[in-house]
Amino acid sequence: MPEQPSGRRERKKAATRQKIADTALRLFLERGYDAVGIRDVAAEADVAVTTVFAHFASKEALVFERDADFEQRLARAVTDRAPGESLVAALRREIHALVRHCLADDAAPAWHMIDTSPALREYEGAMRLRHAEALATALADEPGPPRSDTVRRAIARFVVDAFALARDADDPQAAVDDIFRMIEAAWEAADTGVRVPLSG
Amino acid sequence: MPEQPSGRRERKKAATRQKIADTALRLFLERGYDAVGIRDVAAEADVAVTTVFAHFASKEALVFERDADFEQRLARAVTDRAPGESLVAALRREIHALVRHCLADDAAPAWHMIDTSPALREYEGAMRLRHAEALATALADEPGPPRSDTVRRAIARFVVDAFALARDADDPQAAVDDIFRMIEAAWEAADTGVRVPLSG
DNA sequence: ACCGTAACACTAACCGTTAGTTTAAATAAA
DNA sequence: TTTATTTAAACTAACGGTTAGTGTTACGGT
Repeated sequence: MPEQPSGRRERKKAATRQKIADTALRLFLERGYDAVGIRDVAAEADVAVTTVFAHFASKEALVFERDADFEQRLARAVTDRAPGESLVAALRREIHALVRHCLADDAAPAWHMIDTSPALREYEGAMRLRHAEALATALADEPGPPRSDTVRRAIARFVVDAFALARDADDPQAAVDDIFRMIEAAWEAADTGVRVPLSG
Repeated sequence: MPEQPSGRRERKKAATRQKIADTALRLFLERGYDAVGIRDVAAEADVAVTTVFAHFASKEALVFERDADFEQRLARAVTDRAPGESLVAALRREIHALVRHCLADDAAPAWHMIDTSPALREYEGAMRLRHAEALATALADEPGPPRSDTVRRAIARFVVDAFALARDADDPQAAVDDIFRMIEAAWEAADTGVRVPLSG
């Protein structure tokens, strides 16, 4: 049981993983996602095909290596927000930041690739659903009137929807504001006239 | 150019398609989705593997054969509603009906299979996104204050989210009502204080 | 120095999916 | 009817992502 995981093994493993991810992204951007096979990636990174899948669950996962913290960022935007800030405001701020981040010049080519590949879009959608579930869980610890599980999961979905739609919009930042105006109204409406769930 | 496509060819083709779909669903329910290969389906239906893919775009599509009208039902709920009925009310009624439909005794086993298979859940998610886009398009012809493309697509997503979440909830019908209370508020909030898009 | 184990290589396959080609039946044209 | 055109479907072979099985090596704790 390595208390301090600072061994040579871990470093080599991390290096291998990094090399695979970098090589994959480079090849994908150079030749196109569909034109590059896993066997190509493995050969170029000088590892075995099985090693690629030892580090990444699927070909698509290679693309989203860099945005692995999306889920944590959403949850922390809720839990670590300033005392005065409202829940919805904190989420809007975070979505603004995330949209800005993936529209930055260095990330833009990768996102263009994602947008033009059906396989990657589908994978991203499934990813966002998982993120929404994590956000819904984080919402459970919120103060205020108790909200049902359904309401929390709905709000969480709306938030990730906002991210997806804003990326497509002509004016992404304005789109975030438009959608969050709706989310705020939805969040407030969830309070009024709701029966609290019978059990719990 | 056959004006009346009532030839023997079309009938045989439809019969083959039906036989494949029926056989596939039966095998999937009997042995489990992952335990049945396309080659099994083809053999049992007494057709070639290529014939299966001539009728269905993917293995997952075999499962959703019966719910192919989901997209049209959403769009028609909007366009064909009674003159007095509000947009949101019409959508809520349709989602209620759709949830009830897929919770009926004969459809329940298939939906349980979908819920327990990651591949099928992912496919369904991508499907619903397409349906949301279609609904957003149908929303463009609505009377009332002009709403931006972003607002329409957001509402459309919220609606299909309602369907997905209600299916998971303990009390599906109540969940639909809870979420639509939020959607209604969101829809109304989209009017207030919005700048109309600059072009158009 | 020793041994357990984690990381990786290699082979060979499985499965969904597609391309290319061919057969045969239904329909249209002669 | 006979011929020609169309088209559903068969067959063969492969491609590409993914996994199982099996070693081999090098690190790390003792």
